[in-house]
Amino acid sequence: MNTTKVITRFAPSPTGYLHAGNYRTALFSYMYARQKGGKFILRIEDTDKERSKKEYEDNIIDSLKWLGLTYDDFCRQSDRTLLYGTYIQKLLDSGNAYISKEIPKEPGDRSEVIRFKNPNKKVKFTDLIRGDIEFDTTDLGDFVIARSMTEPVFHLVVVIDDALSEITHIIRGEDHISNTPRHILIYEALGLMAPHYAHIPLLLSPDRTKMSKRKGALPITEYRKMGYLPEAVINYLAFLGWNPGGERELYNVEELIKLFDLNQVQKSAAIFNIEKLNWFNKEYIKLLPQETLFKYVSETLAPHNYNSEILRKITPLIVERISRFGELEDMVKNNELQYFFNCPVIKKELLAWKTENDFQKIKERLITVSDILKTVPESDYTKDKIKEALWPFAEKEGRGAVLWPLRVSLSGQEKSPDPFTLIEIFGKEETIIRLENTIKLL
RNA sequence: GGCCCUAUCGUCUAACGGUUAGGACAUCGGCUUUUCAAGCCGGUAAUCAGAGUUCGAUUCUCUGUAGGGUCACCA
Repeated sequence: MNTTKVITRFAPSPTGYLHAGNYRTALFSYMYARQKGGKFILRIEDTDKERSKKEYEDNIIDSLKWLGLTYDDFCRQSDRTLLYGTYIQKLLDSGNAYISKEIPKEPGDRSEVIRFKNPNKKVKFTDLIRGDIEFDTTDLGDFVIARSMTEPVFHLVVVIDDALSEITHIIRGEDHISNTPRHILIYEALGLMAPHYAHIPLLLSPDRTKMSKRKGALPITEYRKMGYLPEAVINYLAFLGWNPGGERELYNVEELIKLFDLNQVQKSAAIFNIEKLNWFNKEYIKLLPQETLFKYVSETLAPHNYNSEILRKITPLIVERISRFGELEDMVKNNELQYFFNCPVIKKELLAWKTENDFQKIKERLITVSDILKTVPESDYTKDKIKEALWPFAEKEGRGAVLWPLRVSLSGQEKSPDPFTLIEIFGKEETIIRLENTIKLL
Protein backbone atom coordinates (compact mmCIF):
# COMPACT_ATOMS: atom_id res chain seq x y z
CA MET A 1 0.00 0.00 0.00
CA ASN A 2 1.54 3.22 -1.15
CA THR A 3 0.33 6.21 0.81
CA THR A 4 2.87 8.65 -0.57
CA LYS A 5 1.28 11.86 -1.65
CA VAL A 6 1.82 12.70 -5.30
CA ILE A 7 4.02 15.72 -5.88
CA THR A 8 4.76 17.02 -9.37
CA ARG A 9 6.58 20.08 -10.55
CA PHE A 10 7.05 22.44 -13.44
CA ALA A 11 10.68 23.46 -13.67
CA PRO A 12 11.31 25.96 -16.45
CA SER A 13 14.43 28.04 -16.85
CA PRO A 14 13.75 31.76 -17.25
CA THR A 15 16.02 32.17 -20.25
CA GLY A 16 13.33 33.13 -22.71
CA TYR A 17 9.61 33.24 -23.21
CA LEU A 18 7.95 29.85 -22.87
CA HIS A 19 5.71 28.57 -25.63
CA ALA A 20 2.65 26.36 -25.85
CA GLY A 21 4.67 23.15 -25.61
CA ASN A 22 6.16 24.17 -22.30
CA TYR A 23 2.80 25.04 -20.85
CA ARG A 24 1.35 21.79 -22.06
CA THR A 25 3.86 19.88 -19.95
CA ALA A 26 2.98 22.18 -17.07
CA LEU A 27 -0.68 21.38 -17.64
CA PHE A 28 -0.09 17.62 -17.61
CA SER A 29 1.89 17.88 -14.37
CA TYR A 30 -0.78 20.07 -12.90
CA MET A 31 -3.66 17.79 -13.90
CA TYR A 32 -1.90 14.74 -12.57
CA ALA A 33 -1.19 16.32 -9.20
CA ARG A 34 -4.70 17.71 -8.84
CA GLN A 35 -6.31 14.43 -9.78
CA LYS A 36 -4.30 12.58 -7.15
CA GLY A 37 -4.97 15.22 -4.54
CA GLY A 38 -1.27 15.97 -4.47
CA LYS A 39 0.92 19.02 -4.82
CA PHE A 40 2.13 20.92 -7.84
CA ILE A 41 5.30 22.94 -7.48
CA LEU A 42 6.79 25.71 -9.59
CA ARG A 43 10.56 25.74 -9.57
CA ILE A 44 12.53 28.37 -11.42
CA GLU A 45 15.74 26.85 -12.75
CA ASP A 46 17.97 29.87 -12.96
CA THR A 47 21.41 28.41 -12.40
CA ASP A 48 22.55 29.96 -15.65
CA LYS A 49 23.15 33.47 -14.37
CA GLU A 50 24.05 34.94 -17.72
CA ARG A 51 20.90 33.93 -19.53
CA SER A 52 18.30 34.01 -16.79
CA LYS A 53 16.19 37.15 -16.62
CA LYS A 54 13.67 38.37 -14.11
CA GLU A 55 11.47 39.47 -16.98
CA TYR A 56 11.14 35.88 -18.17
CA GLU A 57 10.42 34.61 -14.68
CA ASP A 58 7.66 37.18 -14.34
CA ASN A 59 6.25 36.09 -17.64
CA ILE A 60 6.15 32.45 -16.52
CA ILE A 61 4.31 33.36 -13.34
CA ASP A 62 1.96 35.60 -15.26
CA SER A 63 1.22 32.92 -17.85
CA LEU A 64 0.55 30.23 -15.29
CA LYS A 65 -1.82 32.56 -13.54
CA TRP A 66 -3.65 33.37 -16.75
CA LEU A 67 -4.05 29.69 -17.55
CA GLY A 68 -5.24 29.00 -14.04
CA LEU A 69 -2.45 26.57 -13.23
CA THR A 70 -2.04 27.32 -9.56
CA TYR A 71 0.94 25.93 -7.72
CA ASP A 72 1.26 25.01 -4.09
CA ASP A 73 4.92 25.81 -3.70
CA PHE A 74 7.49 27.99 -5.32
CA CYS A 75 11.25 27.93 -5.29
CA ARG A 76 14.12 29.46 -7.14
CA GLN A 77 17.41 27.66 -7.55
CA SER A 78 19.50 30.79 -7.30
CA ASP A 79 18.28 31.06 -3.69
CA ARG A 80 19.72 27.67 -2.83
CA THR A 81 23.32 27.84 -4.00
CA LEU A 82 24.79 27.06 -0.58
CA LEU A 83 22.65 23.98 -0.22
CA TYR A 84 23.92 22.54 -3.50
CA GLY A 85 27.49 23.12 -2.30
CA THR A 86 27.06 20.65 0.53
CA TYR A 87 25.92 18.01 -1.93
CA ILE A 88 28.84 18.68 -4.24
CA GLN A 89 31.13 18.22 -1.26
CA LYS A 90 29.34 14.99 -0.40
CA LEU A 91 29.91 13.61 -3.89
CA LEU A 92 33.52 14.71 -3.79
CA ASP A 93 34.01 13.04 -0.40
CA SER A 94 32.43 9.80 -1.49
CA GLY A 95 34.54 9.69 -4.62
CA ASN A 96 31.53 9.98 -6.92
CA ALA A 97 32.83 13.26 -8.24
CA TYR A 98 36.20 14.83 -8.74
CA ILE A 99 37.80 18.11 -9.62
CA SER A 100 39.00 18.05 -13.17
CA LYS A 101 41.57 20.23 -14.92
CA GLU A 102 40.26 21.51 -18.21
CA ILE A 103 41.37 23.35 -21.26
CA PRO A 104 38.77 26.10 -21.71
CA LYS A 105 37.07 25.81 -25.08
CA GLU A 106 34.83 28.81 -24.94
CA PRO A 107 34.97 32.19 -23.26
CA GLY A 108 33.66 31.77 -19.73
CA ASP A 109 34.91 28.20 -19.45
CA ARG A 110 36.76 27.35 -16.25
CA SER A 111 40.14 25.71 -16.08
CA GLU A 112 38.78 23.54 -13.29
CA VAL A 113 35.31 21.95 -13.07
CA ILE A 114 33.65 19.22 -11.06
CA ARG A 115 32.85 16.08 -12.94
CA PHE A 116 30.73 13.13 -11.97
CA LYS A 117 32.61 9.83 -11.78
CA ASN A 118 30.60 7.75 -14.18
CA PRO A 119 30.39 4.09 -13.11
CA ASN A 120 29.87 3.24 -16.78
CA LYS A 121 27.00 0.86 -16.38
CA LYS A 122 23.67 0.13 -17.94
CA VAL A 123 20.78 2.11 -16.50
CA LYS A 124 17.22 1.02 -16.94
CA PHE A 125 14.08 2.88 -15.97
CA THR A 126 10.39 2.53 -16.59
CA ASP A 127 8.79 5.47 -18.25
CA LEU A 128 5.10 5.78 -17.39
CA ILE A 129 4.30 6.57 -21.00
CA ARG A 130 6.88 4.65 -22.98
CA GLY A 131 7.67 1.64 -20.85
CA ASP A 132 11.17 0.33 -20.18
CA ILE A 133 14.06 2.32 -21.54
CA GLU A 134 17.69 1.26 -21.23
CA PHE A 135 20.84 3.27 -21.73
CA ASP A 136 24.49 2.41 -21.57
CA THR A 137 25.90 5.35 -19.64
CA THR A 138 29.40 4.66 -20.88
CA ASP A 139 28.58 6.91 -23.82
CA LEU A 140 28.00 9.77 -21.40
CA GLY A 141 31.51 9.98 -19.98
CA ASP A 142 32.29 11.86 -16.79
CA PHE A 143 29.87 14.71 -17.26
CA VAL A 144 30.18 18.09 -15.58
CA ILE A 145 27.95 18.64 -12.55
CA ALA A 146 29.33 21.98 -11.40
CA ARG A 147 31.59 24.71 -12.66
CA SER A 148 32.67 25.41 -9.11
CA MET A 149 31.46 24.76 -5.57
CA THR A 150 28.95 27.59 -5.93
CA GLU A 151 28.01 27.00 -9.53
CA PRO A 152 26.21 23.69 -9.87
CA VAL A 153 24.88 22.72 -13.26
CA PHE A 154 21.44 21.49 -14.33
CA HIS A 155 21.95 17.74 -13.94
CA LEU A 156 22.93 18.10 -10.31
CA VAL A 157 20.43 20.68 -9.15
CA VAL A 158 17.53 18.92 -10.80
CA VAL A 159 18.22 15.79 -8.83
CA ILE A 160 18.81 17.55 -5.52
CA ASP A 161 15.73 19.70 -5.82
CA ASP A 162 13.46 16.92 -6.94
CA ALA A 163 14.71 14.75 -4.10
CA LEU A 164 14.40 17.48 -1.49
CA SER A 165 10.91 18.48 -2.62
CA GLU A 166 10.02 14.81 -2.59
CA ILE A 167 8.79 14.91 -6.16
CA THR A 168 7.11 11.60 -6.88
CA HIS A 169 6.45 12.02 -10.60
CA ILE A 170 8.60 13.92 -13.01
CA ILE A 171 6.46 14.78 -15.98
CA ARG A 172 8.55 16.57 -18.57
CA GLY A 173 9.25 16.80 -22.25
CA GLU A 174 10.63 13.97 -24.33
CA ASP A 175 13.79 15.98 -24.93
CA HIS A 176 14.78 15.00 -21.39
CA ILE A 177 14.74 11.26 -21.99
CA SER A 178 18.42 11.18 -22.71
CA ASN A 179 19.16 13.18 -19.57
CA THR A 180 17.36 10.71 -17.37
CA PRO A 181 20.18 8.13 -17.08
CA ARG A 182 22.53 10.86 -15.84
CA HIS A 183 20.01 11.86 -13.23
CA ILE A 184 19.49 8.30 -12.11
CA LEU A 185 23.23 7.88 -11.72
CA ILE A 186 23.33 10.92 -9.44
CA TYR A 187 20.38 9.65 -7.40
CA GLU A 188 22.27 6.42 -6.87
CA ALA A 189 25.50 8.16 -5.95
CA LEU A 190 23.61 10.23 -3.40
CA GLY A 191 21.83 7.18 -2.05
CA LEU A 192 18.44 8.61 -3.03
CA MET A 193 15.44 6.97 -4.61
CA ALA A 194 14.63 8.11 -8.11
CA PRO A 195 11.07 9.23 -8.77
CA HIS A 196 8.72 8.00 -11.49
CA TYR A 197 9.31 9.44 -14.91
CA ALA A 198 6.79 10.29 -17.60
CA HIS A 199 8.19 11.82 -20.76
CA ILE A 200 5.51 13.40 -22.81
CA PRO A 201 5.91 13.76 -26.56
CA LEU A 202 7.17 17.00 -27.97
CA LEU A 203 5.02 19.66 -29.47
CA LEU A 204 6.26 20.43 -32.96
CA SER A 205 6.02 23.45 -35.20
CA PRO A 206 4.17 22.97 -38.49
CA ASP A 207 7.56 22.20 -40.07
CA ARG A 208 7.76 19.12 -37.79
CA THR A 209 10.71 20.25 -35.75
CA LYS A 210 10.87 21.19 -32.11
CA MET A 211 9.04 24.38 -31.33
CA SER A 212 11.26 27.36 -30.85
CA LYS A 213 11.09 31.10 -30.79
CA ARG A 214 13.12 31.22 -33.96
CA LYS A 215 10.44 29.35 -35.81
CA GLY A 216 7.70 31.61 -34.65
CA ALA A 217 6.50 29.82 -31.53
CA LEU A 218 4.79 32.52 -29.53
CA PRO A 219 4.94 33.13 -25.80
CA ILE A 220 1.64 31.94 -24.38
CA THR A 221 0.90 35.47 -23.18
CA GLU A 222 0.65 36.46 -26.83
CA TYR A 223 -2.45 34.31 -27.08
CA ARG A 224 -4.03 36.34 -24.35
CA LYS A 225 -3.19 39.47 -26.31
CA MET A 226 -4.75 37.98 -29.43
CA GLY A 227 -7.96 37.45 -27.54
CA TYR A 228 -7.96 33.75 -26.83
CA LEU A 229 -9.76 32.46 -23.77
CA PRO A 230 -7.63 30.59 -21.25
CA GLU A 231 -10.17 27.79 -20.92
CA ALA A 232 -10.01 27.21 -24.67
CA VAL A 233 -6.23 27.15 -24.64
CA ILE A 234 -6.27 24.67 -21.76
CA ASN A 235 -8.75 22.41 -23.49
CA TYR A 236 -6.78 22.48 -26.72
CA LEU A 237 -3.43 21.89 -25.02
CA ALA A 238 -4.83 19.02 -22.99
CA PHE A 239 -6.00 17.36 -26.19
CA LEU A 240 -2.60 17.58 -27.81
CA GLY A 241 -1.17 14.17 -27.11
CA TRP A 242 -3.97 12.97 -24.94
CA ASN A 243 -7.68 12.43 -25.02
CA PRO A 244 -10.10 10.57 -22.83
CA GLY A 245 -11.56 8.47 -25.65
CA GLY A 246 -15.02 8.95 -27.01
CA GLU A 247 -16.08 11.74 -29.28
CA ARG A 248 -16.61 14.64 -26.96
CA GLU A 249 -13.98 17.35 -27.20
CA LEU A 250 -15.16 20.18 -24.99
CA TYR A 251 -14.19 19.69 -21.37
CA ASN A 252 -13.57 22.19 -18.61
CA VAL A 253 -10.53 21.93 -16.36
CA GLU A 254 -12.29 20.07 -13.59
CA GLU A 255 -13.45 17.43 -16.04
CA LEU A 256 -10.01 17.20 -17.61
CA ILE A 257 -8.44 16.69 -14.20
CA LYS A 258 -10.90 13.96 -13.38
CA LEU A 259 -10.32 12.09 -16.63
CA PHE A 260 -6.62 12.61 -17.17
CA ASP A 261 -4.58 9.44 -17.46
CA LEU A 262 -0.87 9.17 -18.17
CA ASN A 263 -1.43 5.74 -19.72
CA GLN A 264 -3.50 7.33 -22.46
CA VAL A 265 -0.90 9.88 -23.37
CA GLN A 266 0.25 9.60 -26.95
CA LYS A 267 3.81 8.44 -27.59
CA SER A 268 4.36 10.40 -30.77
CA ALA A 269 4.88 14.11 -31.17
CA ALA A 270 2.04 16.44 -32.07
CA ILE A 271 1.99 19.46 -34.31
CA PHE A 272 0.59 22.68 -33.01
CA ASN A 273 -2.37 23.62 -35.18
CA ILE A 274 -3.77 27.10 -34.78
CA GLU A 275 -6.94 26.30 -36.77
CA LYS A 276 -8.06 23.80 -34.21
CA LEU A 277 -7.27 26.21 -31.39
CA ASN A 278 -9.44 28.77 -33.17
CA TRP A 279 -12.27 26.29 -33.27
CA PHE A 280 -11.97 25.56 -29.56
CA ASN A 281 -11.88 29.25 -28.83
CA LYS A 282 -14.98 29.92 -30.87
CA GLU A 283 -16.80 27.17 -29.04
CA TYR A 284 -15.84 28.74 -25.73
CA ILE A 285 -16.86 32.18 -26.92
CA LYS A 286 -20.30 30.81 -27.73
CA LEU A 287 -20.60 29.65 -24.15
CA LEU A 288 -20.03 33.12 -22.72
CA PRO A 289 -23.02 35.11 -21.40
CA GLN A 290 -23.94 38.35 -23.23
CA GLU A 291 -22.62 40.56 -20.47
CA THR A 292 -19.20 38.92 -20.53
CA LEU A 293 -19.05 39.11 -24.29
CA PHE A 294 -19.86 42.80 -24.17
CA LYS A 295 -17.13 43.29 -21.62
CA TYR A 296 -14.53 41.60 -23.84
CA VAL A 297 -15.73 43.45 -26.92
CA SER A 298 -15.70 46.88 -25.32
CA GLU A 299 -12.30 46.25 -23.73
CA THR A 300 -10.81 45.19 -27.04
CA LEU A 301 -12.34 48.09 -28.90
CA ALA A 302 -11.78 50.68 -26.17
CA PRO A 303 -9.20 52.70 -28.17
CA HIS A 304 -11.83 53.50 -30.79
CA ASN A 305 -14.24 55.19 -28.41
CA TYR A 306 -17.32 53.70 -29.98
CA ASN A 307 -20.75 54.54 -28.63
CA SER A 308 -21.16 51.90 -25.98
CA GLU A 309 -24.95 51.72 -26.28
CA ILE A 310 -24.65 50.70 -29.92
CA LEU A 311 -21.70 48.48 -29.18
CA ARG A 312 -23.78 46.57 -26.70
CA LYS A 313 -26.49 46.05 -29.32
CA ILE A 314 -24.16 44.77 -31.98
CA THR A 315 -22.09 42.58 -29.71
CA PRO A 316 -23.94 39.34 -30.54
CA LEU A 317 -23.71 40.21 -34.22
CA ILE A 318 -20.01 40.78 -34.38
CA VAL A 319 -19.08 38.06 -31.96
CA GLU A 320 -20.47 35.36 -34.21
CA ARG A 321 -18.04 36.50 -36.87
CA ILE A 322 -14.86 36.03 -34.88
CA SER A 323 -13.01 33.15 -33.34
CA ARG A 324 -10.88 35.33 -31.06
CA PHE A 325 -11.35 38.87 -29.83
CA GLY A 326 -8.26 40.18 -31.59
CA GLU A 327 -10.14 39.76 -34.85
CA LEU A 328 -12.29 42.72 -33.86
CA GLU A 329 -9.35 44.93 -34.77
CA ASP A 330 -9.34 43.37 -38.23
CA MET A 331 -13.02 44.16 -38.54
CA VAL A 332 -12.28 47.77 -37.72
CA LYS A 333 -9.52 47.86 -40.32
CA ASN A 334 -11.80 46.28 -42.92
CA ASN A 335 -14.39 48.91 -42.21
CA GLU A 336 -16.91 46.33 -41.05
CA LEU A 337 -17.92 48.23 -37.93
CA GLN A 338 -17.95 51.90 -38.76
CA TYR A 339 -21.39 51.91 -40.39
CA PHE A 340 -23.05 50.84 -37.18
CA PHE A 341 -22.03 54.13 -35.60
CA ASN A 342 -22.08 56.58 -38.49
CA CYS A 343 -24.07 56.96 -41.65
CA PRO A 344 -22.09 55.20 -44.37
CA VAL A 345 -21.02 56.72 -47.65
CA ILE A 346 -22.84 54.77 -50.32
CA LYS A 347 -21.18 53.80 -53.53
CA LYS A 348 -23.87 54.00 -56.18
CA GLU A 349 -22.65 51.01 -58.18
CA LEU A 350 -22.92 48.79 -55.13
CA LEU A 351 -26.69 49.26 -55.10
CA ALA A 352 -27.06 47.26 -58.29
CA TRP A 353 -28.21 43.72 -57.71
CA LYS A 354 -26.66 41.27 -60.15
CA THR A 355 -27.98 42.27 -63.61
CA GLU A 356 -30.50 44.68 -62.12
CA ASN A 357 -28.71 47.96 -62.69
CA ASP A 358 -31.56 50.28 -63.65
CA PHE A 359 -30.99 52.92 -60.98
CA GLN A 360 -34.36 54.53 -61.59
CA LYS A 361 -36.02 51.27 -60.66
CA ILE A 362 -33.79 50.82 -57.64
CA LYS A 363 -34.75 54.30 -56.52
CA GLU A 364 -38.47 53.60 -56.89
CA ARG A 365 -38.20 50.41 -54.89
CA LEU A 366 -36.28 52.12 -52.13
CA ILE A 367 -38.95 54.79 -51.96
CA THR A 368 -41.62 52.11 -51.61
CA VAL A 369 -39.60 50.36 -48.92
CA SER A 370 -39.17 53.63 -47.12
CA ASP A 371 -42.90 54.30 -47.33
CA ILE A 372 -43.73 50.90 -45.94
CA LEU A 373 -41.28 51.34 -43.10
CA LYS A 374 -42.75 54.70 -42.23
CA THR A 375 -46.09 53.04 -41.61
CA VAL A 376 -44.59 50.59 -39.13
CA PRO A 377 -44.85 51.90 -35.59
CA GLU A 378 -41.55 52.36 -33.77
CA SER A 379 -42.43 49.67 -31.27
CA ASP A 380 -42.62 47.14 -34.10
CA TYR A 381 -39.07 47.72 -35.20
CA THR A 382 -37.99 44.17 -34.56
CA LYS A 383 -36.37 41.81 -36.98
CA ASP A 384 -39.44 39.65 -37.39
CA LYS A 385 -42.02 42.39 -37.63
CA ILE A 386 -39.97 44.32 -40.17
CA LYS A 387 -39.53 41.23 -42.25
CA GLU A 388 -43.25 40.63 -42.13
CA ALA A 389 -43.93 44.17 -43.31
CA LEU A 390 -41.45 44.11 -46.16
CA TRP A 391 -41.82 40.54 -47.35
CA PRO A 392 -44.82 40.86 -49.69
CA PHE A 393 -43.15 43.66 -51.61
CA ALA A 394 -39.86 41.76 -51.76
CA GLU A 395 -41.69 38.69 -53.06
CA LYS A 396 -43.42 40.70 -55.71
CA GLU A 397 -40.36 42.57 -57.00
CA GLY A 398 -37.81 39.86 -56.46
CA ARG A 399 -36.11 39.45 -53.12
CA GLY A 400 -32.64 40.34 -54.31
CA ALA A 401 -33.91 43.37 -56.21
CA VAL A 402 -35.43 44.81 -53.05
CA LEU A 403 -33.34 43.45 -50.20
CA TRP A 404 -29.88 43.98 -51.65
CA PRO A 405 -30.24 47.73 -52.24
CA LEU A 406 -31.93 48.06 -48.89
CA ARG A 407 -29.07 46.34 -47.12
CA VAL A 408 -26.49 48.38 -49.00
CA SER A 409 -28.33 51.61 -48.17
CA LEU A 410 -28.08 50.74 -44.51
CA SER A 411 -24.53 49.44 -44.38
CA GLY A 412 -22.73 50.72 -47.46
CA GLN A 413 -20.97 47.37 -47.45
CA GLU A 414 -20.74 44.47 -49.80
CA LYS A 415 -21.30 42.13 -46.88
CA SER A 416 -23.07 42.68 -43.61
CA PRO A 417 -25.79 41.14 -41.49
CA ASP A 418 -29.20 40.95 -43.14
CA PRO A 419 -31.28 44.13 -43.55
CA PHE A 420 -33.95 43.13 -41.03
CA THR A 421 -31.38 42.73 -38.31
CA LEU A 422 -29.79 46.03 -39.24
CA ILE A 423 -33.14 47.83 -39.14
CA GLU A 424 -33.84 46.45 -35.69
CA ILE A 425 -30.51 47.79 -34.48
CA PHE A 426 -30.84 51.21 -36.08
CA GLY A 427 -34.47 51.82 -35.16
CA LYS A 428 -37.03 53.75 -37.12
CA GLU A 429 -35.50 57.20 -37.27
CA GLU A 430 -32.00 56.16 -38.26
CA THR A 431 -33.30 53.64 -40.79
CA ILE A 432 -35.41 56.24 -42.57
CA ILE A 433 -32.57 58.75 -42.58
CA ARG A 434 -30.21 56.26 -44.20
CA LEU A 435 -32.77 55.28 -46.79
CA GLU A 436 -33.47 58.87 -47.70
CA ASN A 437 -29.78 59.59 -48.01
CA THR A 438 -29.49 56.86 -50.57
CA ILE A 439 -32.61 57.90 -52.42
CA LYS A 440 -31.20 61.43 -52.74
CA LEU A 441 -28.14 59.95 -54.34
CA LEU A 442 -30.07 58.36 -57.16
C1' G B 1 27.37 9.78 -37.24
C1' G B 2 26.51 7.21 -31.92
C1' C B 3 22.55 6.59 -28.53
C1' C B 4 17.26 7.06 -27.60
C1' C B 5 12.13 7.74 -28.98
C1' U B 6 8.21 7.46 -32.52
C1' A B 7 5.03 5.87 -36.96
C1' U B 8 -3.72 5.60 -38.38
C1' C B 9 -6.85 10.88 -43.18
C1' G B 10 -3.18 17.41 -44.53
C1' U B 11 -3.63 18.16 -38.71
C1' C B 12 -5.35 16.33 -33.56
C1' U B 13 -6.97 11.54 -32.56
C1' A B 14 -10.55 6.62 -31.67
C1' A B 15 -10.38 1.48 -32.47
C1' C B 16 -5.79 -2.00 -26.56
C1' G B 17 -6.47 -9.59 -32.61
C1' G B 18 -12.34 -9.87 -35.72
C1' U B 19 -15.22 -2.51 -37.28
C1' U B 20 -17.95 -0.83 -44.16
C1' A B 21 -10.99 1.72 -39.75
C1' G B 22 -14.95 6.14 -36.09
C1' G B 23 -14.82 11.51 -34.61
C1' A B 24 -12.98 16.63 -34.69
C1' C B 25 -10.25 20.71 -37.32
C1' A B 26 -9.13 22.07 -42.24
C1' U B 27 -10.90 21.36 -47.29
C1' C B 28 -14.82 20.56 -51.10
C1' G B 29 -20.23 20.43 -52.35
C1' G B 30 -25.45 21.25 -51.08
C1' C B 31 -29.42 23.40 -48.01
C1' U B 32 -30.79 27.48 -45.13
C1' U B 33 -35.26 30.53 -49.81
C1' U B 34 -30.42 38.95 -50.98
C1' U B 35 -24.67 39.22 -49.43
C1' C B 36 -21.32 37.82 -45.51
C1' A B 37 -21.11 35.16 -40.94
C1' A B 38 -23.40 31.37 -38.20
C1' G B 39 -26.19 26.82 -38.54
C1' C B 40 -27.63 22.07 -40.84
C1' C B 41 -26.61 17.98 -44.35
C1' G B 42 -23.18 15.41 -47.37
C1' G B 43 -18.29 14.27 -50.03
C1' U B 44 -12.81 13.60 -50.61
C1' A B 45 -9.06 11.76 -47.39
C1' A B 46 -5.30 7.33 -43.32
C1' U B 47 -3.31 2.13 -40.87
C1' C B 48 5.09 3.72 -43.76
C1' A B 49 7.13 -0.99 -46.31
C1' G B 50 8.44 -6.16 -46.08
C1' A B 51 8.65 -10.56 -43.50
C1' G B 52 6.80 -13.49 -39.63
C1' U B 53 3.06 -15.23 -35.23
C1' U B 54 -2.25 -16.30 -35.86
C1' C B 55 -8.14 -19.10 -38.49
C1' G B 56 -7.66 -13.67 -38.54
C1' A B 57 -3.60 -8.35 -37.86
C1' U B 58 -3.95 -0.96 -37.46
C1' U B 59 -3.20 -3.84 -32.99
C1' C B 60 2.03 -8.82 -31.25
C1' U B 61 7.57 -9.88 -33.08
C1' C B 62 11.67 -8.81 -36.36
C1' U B 63 13.96 -6.05 -40.30
C1' G B 64 14.01 -1.96 -43.29
C1' U B 65 12.43 3.09 -44.17
C1' A B 66 11.06 7.79 -42.55
C1' G B 67 10.59 11.54 -38.87
C1' G B 68 12.02 13.54 -34.25
C1' G B 69 15.09 14.10 -29.85
C1' U B 70 19.90 14.10 -27.70
C1' C B 71 25.05 14.02 -27.71
C1' A B 72 27.58 21.76 -23.60
C1' C B 73 31.41 24.38 -18.21
C1' C B 74 22.20 25.56 -21.40
C1' A B 75 18.24 23.87 -19.16
